[in-house]
Amino acid sequence: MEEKRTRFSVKKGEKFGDALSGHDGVIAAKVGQTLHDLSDVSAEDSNCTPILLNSEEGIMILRHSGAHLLAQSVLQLFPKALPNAGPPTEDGFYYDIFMDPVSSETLTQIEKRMHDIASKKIPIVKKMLNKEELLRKFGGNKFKSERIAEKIPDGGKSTVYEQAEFTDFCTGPHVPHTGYLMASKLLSVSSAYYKGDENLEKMVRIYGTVFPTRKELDEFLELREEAAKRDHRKLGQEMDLYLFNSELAPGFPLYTPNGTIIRNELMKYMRELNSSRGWEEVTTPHVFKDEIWRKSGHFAKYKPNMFVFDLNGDGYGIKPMNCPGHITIFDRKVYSYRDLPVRYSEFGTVYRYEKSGEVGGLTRPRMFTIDDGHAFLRLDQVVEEILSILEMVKESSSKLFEEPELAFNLSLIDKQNPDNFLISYKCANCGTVTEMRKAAEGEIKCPSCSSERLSPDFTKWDDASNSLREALKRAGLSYREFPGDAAFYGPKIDIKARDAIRREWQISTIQVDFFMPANFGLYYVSADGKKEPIIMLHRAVYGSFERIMAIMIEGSAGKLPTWLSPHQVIIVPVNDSSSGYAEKINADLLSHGIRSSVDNSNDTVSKKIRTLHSLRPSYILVVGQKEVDEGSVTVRRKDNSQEKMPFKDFAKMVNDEIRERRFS
RNA sequence: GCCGCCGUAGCUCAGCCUGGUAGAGCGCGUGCUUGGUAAGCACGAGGUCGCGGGAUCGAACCCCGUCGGCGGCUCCA
Repeated sequence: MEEKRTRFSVKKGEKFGDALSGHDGVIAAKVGQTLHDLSDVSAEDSNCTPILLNSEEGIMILRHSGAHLLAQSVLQLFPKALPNAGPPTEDGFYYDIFMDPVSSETLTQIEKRMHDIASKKIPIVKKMLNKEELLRKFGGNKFKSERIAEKIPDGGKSTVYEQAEFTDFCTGPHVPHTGYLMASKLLSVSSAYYKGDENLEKMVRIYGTVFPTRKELDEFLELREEAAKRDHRKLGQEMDLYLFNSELAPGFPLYTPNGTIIRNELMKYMRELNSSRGWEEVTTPHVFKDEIWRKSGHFAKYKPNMFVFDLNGDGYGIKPMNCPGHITIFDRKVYSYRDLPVRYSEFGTVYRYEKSGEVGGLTRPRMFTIDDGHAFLRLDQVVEEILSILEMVKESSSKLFEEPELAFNLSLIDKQNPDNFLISYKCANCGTVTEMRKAAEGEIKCPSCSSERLSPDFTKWDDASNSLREALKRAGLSYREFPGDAAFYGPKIDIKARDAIRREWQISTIQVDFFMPANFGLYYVSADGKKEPIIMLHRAVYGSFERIMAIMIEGSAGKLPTWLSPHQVIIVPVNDSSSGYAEKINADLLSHGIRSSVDNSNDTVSKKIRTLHSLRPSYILVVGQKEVDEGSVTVRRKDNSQEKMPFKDFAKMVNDEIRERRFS
């Protein structure tokens, strides 16, 4: 996928395709940052870069054309269908179409039609239409019409792309003809909401992909199958780590002894990290009375996701978050500015009633344990604390992931659409400052004079966002900003990791919160004896034990670092005459705290190795007469490489590896 | 909650279209085998086919409902 660096000159009035003729695999041209179809005529003399079919941008163009091909095929088979939009994605494309539900048989039919159209090598032609023409052309399709009305200014114009009878409103570019789309495949069908709004129309979303060649498509499909084998649900069963009982506890994981070993090792490590950075451990109840959830704002926003119950006339809620508990502990006494920061951590198990279609495996269970923490701070301590937490994230991920692939996102308020966020408003009439969330309040008025002349004050949001931004920069991390993704009470840093099939999951999070401390009236006493507001930081380093385990298991294909492995050593005696020696070295390893066992089953050596493989032990030691005589062991590693060494060397090696939490 | 696919032994799956009351491999048990690096041999046990209802002489199979799982959408740590 190497981009051709060479640039070519193109004359005014010349087609890019002509300027680049004779170069294989070119499907578009780029001038500056603008992509052009090969059929485009250059507006001036300039230099252009060829976009190769095999480049990242080339593939996106190919896939965008694939989406058009899909829509064309659907329309040929279902003339009443109304296509909405069909973008390329990371590994394919989809198209949202308003139509009757599509079965898997129909999907095959559509795919066949796509191949038919592709094999006809129909030219894809670009045309320029003004807004009136566009609206006339797509008048029968309310979704397209709405898009045109929104995107094109009055008197403006835009391009459409035609392939035979099919036309789509699109800025392109596209491949020159449908023959480029032979290696296409439809992958799945689902429903999606128009504009992502569950109150609007349901669209049929068809997913597919297309590659430059059949070979690449086959490789992609094979890779997907390989990834499915790394699914943590499958590996969790093979390795006997956890289970789900869908009848008795849907969405609730149950951990076996092996799975519990991993959790406990993760906890042990996090306790070390926590205490080295001043986090004290606390323990809070799983159940609180309704009053705390009203005060914290959870009932207002979160009640449908909570397990609640009544007992003897009192209402209770099982905790979906740990913050109210930590606040209750913090609030037990009065703090001087000298006492801060106060940092409370807890492996807090929370319960959230997720909707049926959202639950899945360890990545989205209804019960999970957060390595939670809440820091209670002065304003001037915020940046340092965020930095300290970012360092914890970096340190822990270096121990958990051999090749960390983490994305740091700065989730901010969207000042254009601030209704969903809690913000300060100042009354232009009487000067009162109040905090409100427009989406929850409806009409907003000044609480003291009822004036509607309220102007938003983003100072707190800006300060908090700048603190996060500064900490990210000082930590030397590259990150992306996402306006509108903030929590309703404040901006946050979200750290994401990918699972086996490259879905992103949020793991760590650092959130600045100035509203919840205010709800609970938290304050400290400053040097001049005044009450000052507490700033709170919510943080999770692993995120949840469930998700981090799923990500680690999928990322390593079950080959966990030795310190986390439930089976650090399994000893395989070749026959009964070496089993005494096997027991002896086993006892030695156990006495050093190494998780070791002897496979005494009545099987051949090769059978044992095959069977043990599914448990993903860190080391298998084969011992027979030779090893007994020498006091050695034959070490078989996770990568199946083998080496014979003196037992005491092996014991030291494993011991060091575990103690230093190394990968090998 | 919405759309598609799926639910048969501890696990992986066949049987369902074309109804006649269950089958394989692994695993498990017993015995033989003492085996040197990804399946040694034999025998055996194990299933109210997710659950409820309907049509049928008869349902794992057809129809309806329901619960659950998977992939997406929405939501979300």
